[in-house]
Amino acid sequence: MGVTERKEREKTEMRELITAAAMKMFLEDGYAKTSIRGIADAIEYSPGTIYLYFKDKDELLYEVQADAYGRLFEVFKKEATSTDPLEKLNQLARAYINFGLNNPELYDLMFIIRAPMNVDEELHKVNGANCLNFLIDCLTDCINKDLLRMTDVQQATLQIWSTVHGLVSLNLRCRLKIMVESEEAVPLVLIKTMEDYLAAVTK
Amino acid sequence: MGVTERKEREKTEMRELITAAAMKMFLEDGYAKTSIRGIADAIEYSPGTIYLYFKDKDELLYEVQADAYGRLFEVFKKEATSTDPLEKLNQLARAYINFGLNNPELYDLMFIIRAPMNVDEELHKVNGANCLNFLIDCLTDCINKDLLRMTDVQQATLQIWSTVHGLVSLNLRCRLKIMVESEEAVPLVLIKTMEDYLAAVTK
DNA sequence: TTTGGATAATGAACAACGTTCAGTATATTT
DNA sequence: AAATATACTGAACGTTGTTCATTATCCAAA
Repeated sequence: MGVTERKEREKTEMRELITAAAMKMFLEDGYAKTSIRGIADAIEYSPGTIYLYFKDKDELLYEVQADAYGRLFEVFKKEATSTDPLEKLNQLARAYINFGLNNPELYDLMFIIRAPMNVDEELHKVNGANCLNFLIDCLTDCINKDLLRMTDVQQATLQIWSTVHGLVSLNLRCRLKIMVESEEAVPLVLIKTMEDYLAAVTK
Repeated sequence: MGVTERKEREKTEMRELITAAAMKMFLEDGYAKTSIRGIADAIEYSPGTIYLYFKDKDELLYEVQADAYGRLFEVFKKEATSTDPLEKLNQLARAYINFGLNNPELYDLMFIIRAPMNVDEELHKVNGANCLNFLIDCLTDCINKDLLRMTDVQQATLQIWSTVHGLVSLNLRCRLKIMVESEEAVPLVLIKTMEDYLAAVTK
């Protein structure tokens, strides 16, 4: 009686089909400009069908968010590999900033877009926490080895996250136009500012 | 022949009537949840009338934004009064954070909401630049007196702005739920983190 | 004071949106 | 083969921002 299992499999396959199409369109046009009707068209189903698999557009956002956190975590693991805690912290911060610059629409729906945060969500919590823990672990290491001017890990985490998120999000909302002369200078300026910050808080 | 002048006055009065109603509703419900029809109802005019004074909803946003920058500037002038540059910087950062916590919807439409930034806009540019220059002047003072671990004013400005904006905006999007235990602890934690940061970059 | 042309305001109409649901088609079980 | 359960549809609802022909109001000239 493998029929119920096949049904189950088809159900998750359909969810993944929808999620994949949504991710593609969110990346290209952003969350707001992507319509349910558009997603339905892309996968050649009726709009109503999507609501058989997702409660509403927000639930679709959460699904894509979880995926996005996974991607960021992969980038972290790939880019921040140094055994030197300070160097690793630098790599981590660079990776974060570059991720934001290279995937603006993705960064948007992960950290900027307005959507009630259901922290209870399993996948979301896990992947989001993975990214955060990567930073926390790195900072714990730095602080234990007395390399930074901070002693509290939570405070240090908040500081560095706020700094890099601030840089990326202000840029994404064009608020740095007044300060940074040319558009193509932005990546370098952001990285430089972050490194200046790290240098300042390094013992 | 004061008729053209009266017409002019009535025109700006109408604009202000609309702007005031928009500001009120943006503050209460946010930009997205405020409809043109709602604003029209509030001032007892037809929806179409609003379009005789504003090109679209975004132009209304710009008007309110300019107003909001003015408010922030007033807060700066009122709160950051110390003659000690470092203390003044601290006051400035506190004022910024508190402004964001006390006026979440306003902060949202000033710095987070998606809207094409027409930096050419007069009022907008002036008020926005006022706020930024307040910070730049303060930091210039600090750096000239060799009180900070940075030498470049632009970098320093970017650093501090990113940090406080990062703190406020991450909190506004509920991203600190994972890190900060209780909701009411947030203001203290944000201020503490900012002060830790300032302490770290102070010589 | 009446008339004619500018100006101001209206509100119905349009297209697009998220979402729902009665109805239809397909698949599974009896 | 019939009855039941499941999957899907697409028209419809209530919003939204925005437009525009129509109507009302005002002001200057006759």
